Amino acid sequence: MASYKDKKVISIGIVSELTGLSLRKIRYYEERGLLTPERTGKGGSRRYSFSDIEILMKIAEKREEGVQTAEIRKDLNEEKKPQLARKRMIQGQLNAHFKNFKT
Amino acid sequence: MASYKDKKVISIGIVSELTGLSLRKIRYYEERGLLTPERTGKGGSRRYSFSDIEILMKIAEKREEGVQTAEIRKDLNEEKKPQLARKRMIQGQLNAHFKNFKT
DNA sequence: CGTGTAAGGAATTCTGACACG
DNA sequence: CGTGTAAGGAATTCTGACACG
Repeated sequence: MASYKDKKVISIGIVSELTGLSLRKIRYYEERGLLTPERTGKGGSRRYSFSDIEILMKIAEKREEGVQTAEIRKDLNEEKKPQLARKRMIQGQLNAHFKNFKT
Repeated sequence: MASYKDKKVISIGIVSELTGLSLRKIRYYEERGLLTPERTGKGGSRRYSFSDIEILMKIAEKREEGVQTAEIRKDLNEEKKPQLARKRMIQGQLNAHFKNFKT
């Protein structure tokens, strides 16, 4: 787990391009606790993962519907649990089927 | 195909941290045609993918063995064909097993 | 509450070149 | 051939604040 999708390596400018959100919005959603990018050593600039980008796109949808950030934060947290359970199940099936399968 | 692994979104500074290679080396290997990052609109700064990072790590190994860049370029090209064939095979098997499997 | 913007500073990246070898 | 470095400039990102609402 924690493969490319979760590596924090993307700068805020690229995230803005990919999501269509302004820098201001992206930083604000972080301030409200909806996502947690990492920071680089020197300049302390933010680094995001592809997962963060997916989260931002969900946030954008919700915001368009008028949902407030506090509400969105709750939704986001509730999504985590079932997702984890499902992932474990799928991984189990894959392991069973491909026990000796090397790439 | 062309998922997160191949998206060109990582700046050269991060690539340097991840691979341990100097900026100079990373740019030089590009100049020699070993990899092809994309460029951003305004500043024209380089953007790399995780695949590019893997390529750079292979290059680093080869260079330590004293292999020249021209030689490495050839090796890299020969790797592409069998890789593609193998990927298609694996994908075929997965499709057969998980035909109706939705996540 | 959510978002825009101007402000000043710091860190990043770019290119072409000179150096050594 | 492969890599380091100093040089000057351009683009990026950061924070705190004021604005509107």
